[in-house]
Amino acid sequence: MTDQRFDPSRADGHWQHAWEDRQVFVADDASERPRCYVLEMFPYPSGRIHIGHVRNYTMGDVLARYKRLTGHEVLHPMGWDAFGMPAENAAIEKGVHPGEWTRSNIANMKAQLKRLGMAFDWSRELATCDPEYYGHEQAMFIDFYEAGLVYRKESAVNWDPVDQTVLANEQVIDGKGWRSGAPVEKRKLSQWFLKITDFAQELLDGLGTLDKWPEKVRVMQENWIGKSTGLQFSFALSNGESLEVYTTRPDTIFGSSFVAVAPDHPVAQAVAASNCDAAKFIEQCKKGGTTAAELETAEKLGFDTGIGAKHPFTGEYLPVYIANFVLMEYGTGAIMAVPGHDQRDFDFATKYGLPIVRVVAPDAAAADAPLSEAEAGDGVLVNSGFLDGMDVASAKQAVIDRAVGEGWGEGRTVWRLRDWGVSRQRYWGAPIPFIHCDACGVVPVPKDQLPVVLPEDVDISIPGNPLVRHPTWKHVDCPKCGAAAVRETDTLDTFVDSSWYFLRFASQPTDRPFDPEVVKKWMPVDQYIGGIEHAILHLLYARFWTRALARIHQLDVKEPFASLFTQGMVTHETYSRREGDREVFFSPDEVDRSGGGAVLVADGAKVDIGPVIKMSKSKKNTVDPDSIIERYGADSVRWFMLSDSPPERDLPWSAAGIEGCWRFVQRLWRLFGQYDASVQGTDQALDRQVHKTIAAVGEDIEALSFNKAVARIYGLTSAAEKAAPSATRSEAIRTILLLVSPMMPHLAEEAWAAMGQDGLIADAAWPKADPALLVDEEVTIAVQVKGKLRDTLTVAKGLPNADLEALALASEKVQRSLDGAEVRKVIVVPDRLVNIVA
RNA sequence: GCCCCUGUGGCGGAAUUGGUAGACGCGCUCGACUCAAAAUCGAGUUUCUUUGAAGUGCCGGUUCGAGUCCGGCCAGGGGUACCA
Repeated sequence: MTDQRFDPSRADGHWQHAWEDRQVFVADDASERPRCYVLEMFPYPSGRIHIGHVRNYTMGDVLARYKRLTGHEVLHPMGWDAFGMPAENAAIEKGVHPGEWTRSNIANMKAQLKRLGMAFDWSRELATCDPEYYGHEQAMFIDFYEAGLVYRKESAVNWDPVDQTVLANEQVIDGKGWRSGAPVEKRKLSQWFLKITDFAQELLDGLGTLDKWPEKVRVMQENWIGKSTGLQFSFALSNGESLEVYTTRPDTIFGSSFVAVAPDHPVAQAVAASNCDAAKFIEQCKKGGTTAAELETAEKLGFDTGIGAKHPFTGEYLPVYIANFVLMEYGTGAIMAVPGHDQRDFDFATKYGLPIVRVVAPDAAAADAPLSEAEAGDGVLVNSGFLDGMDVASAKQAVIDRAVGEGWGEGRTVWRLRDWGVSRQRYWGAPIPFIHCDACGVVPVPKDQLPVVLPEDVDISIPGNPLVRHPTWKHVDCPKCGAAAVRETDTLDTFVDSSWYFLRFASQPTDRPFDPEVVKKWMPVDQYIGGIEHAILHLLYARFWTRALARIHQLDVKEPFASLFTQGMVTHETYSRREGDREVFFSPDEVDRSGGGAVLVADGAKVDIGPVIKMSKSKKNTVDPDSIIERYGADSVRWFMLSDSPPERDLPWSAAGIEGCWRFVQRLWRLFGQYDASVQGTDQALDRQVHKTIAAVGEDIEALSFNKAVARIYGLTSAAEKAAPSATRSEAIRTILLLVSPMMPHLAEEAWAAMGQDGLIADAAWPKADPALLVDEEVTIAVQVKGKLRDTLTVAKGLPNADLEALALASEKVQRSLDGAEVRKVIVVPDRLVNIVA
């Protein structure tokens, strides 16, 4: 075998072609081997893959290759989440058609992924912008409509009054439109919704079955679904009407000092009809965007309607306000406000001089302790009539019981989860397959006319949805009555596209979205890997879509992802500066960071260094891996992605370190060159380490703890390098090759061939650890005095406690440290430590 | 604002899940080889007032023993329903 350097520029391409020619990674639906579906979240084709993608796909690739070696039939597909806003932005900025831009990005990124040696089954590649794909999606949407899971209602959007267009939340910066700079307003539009709330209980219960999901993701989803039980009751109003409110804290009812309704609540609307000031106030509430963060942090504003609401216990009349912080979408759109025990109510009461009453206190003696902020914690009820002395839970129940008994209210379950609004007033998405007819109303497009194809001849340069102003596309005849009608011009949220792609990967018939029989063979996904930023929305929507299909009997799977791994994000500093009203971002390769500060290479002017945050296209803080692959080869890059950082943790990008990986690749190459199957002799210590490493690396890969596997491989490599030639050493070298093969597949194939082994290493078998060699005969015992380490002892494994104690007390260092003090207690942990308490 | 997470040497991190803190790697320093460089190999590398002591963001608690458990803070990040 050669002792020259490993040359990735030659080897990488050679083996990539070998895998492709032999169709090594094409999954066989009919295979009898145990199946394994490994899936990484498919990328948005932004143009170039970035380091975050490389990290994500390397992890999945190592697992997929490992599973093949352990005898599984592996499905490891890749495709493109190809609809979305950046394509429209590129069209505006560069004058390229979104479709053209997207398709050329896909071609680039596919080539980049191939250069990394990813073991994808490219025969199943799909792009969500293909009419073939979104046509099936439109069919499912119509099925959901017919099953009563789709409806239309009014809902608020961010409206840019200058550009006369709907803005995404990301396009609203400091309350202003990103292009026009005009203050954004809320505007109501009639939009399409999916009834995800029908599945709230199911989605919540399902979390209990997902024991291979990270706890934190389940907690986040549980909080997002937000099941609460409380009291819904009605206030009698001074104008003779009544007002339904919902509260999760009925126990604090005696602390209620005002009532508040949402600006779009019927009571508010009624007041505004006869009161200009109220109408003006409601108008004012329309200022600003629609995000929860914006609504929650906005200054609390209210308008006193002059109406009174009669307190059900005290009979007192509480003032009814219209308040900007009350949401029409949650509960009844009206609240009983308790300033003492809800911070929002506290802020509001402080501003408008309303009473702040304590009704929960740490103990009865603190009943009149002043409140400097709302106290939401547990305690005992005070200043609350018949509730005094009760704890919070009993008081809640007592109030609900009274309300039910007296007939003015009842216990109710309320969910924070809202129905999924899927309408987007945008071009680059799947058209919603419906037709508006004056006579027949909303009519689904007949299935034999699907897909409703997006027209290519559109003008993107003007703000707004080009489908609306397209001269011909939207004009059709009503499928029901034949009269002139118009197509729906809203397109589907791109989260719809990503809610079922994993089913299409498993099965791709032409006449329907998937074949449920084939899907059943592969699903659920055995290991799903993606960014933690998708913990709630994407994962919840995909769970919903799967369950919705199951409910209409099109699928026999409820939870799509059996095991989830959320990798940390690859992060990087941002570079920006203000140009006029706008903040302009620059990419790391446009910036010179060498002088301590940051300077733009193009004009030598300073730019601001922003926080270290997730890499994103909009902040331009991405790093292109291509130059690194070119210089060091795919294996060094892959190894680097797996080393050091635990995969669930964020990885702050730095270029330092890749050199070390390159050196290790060469070090392995030299070691593999020393393989000699003819040498005789055994090396017991090395044999033990070989088998321990086999066991540990297998466990580490299964747990996706690649950084630990890497550290163990370093350890075995060092040991093998130092060992004298023996049959054991040759076996160790061959084992190391197999262990690194999922991580460095090109080097592995090259060395495998050079060693004269049969076939591809991609088709080889993972080594088996001998359990007898995994246990040590000697252990090192820590000897502590009063919890401080004083000595260590090397003893036979399994030595009785009394012997350990005697040995520890005999230690000279222990005696010196005890200094004649009386031994009061000795704690012995077998095979681990002795702690002497004096 | 709210929900979730993270915090350990110069850097990425490890720590058998309550039992020897700093494995392994990067970087750096010194040495070997070389006319020289690259590559490679060897040694060292938490801090300090170094026979010892301190030390895992900060303050406190539980324990024979805390990076790990509990309470309270601080800082950074993710999500917050139209970025994907």
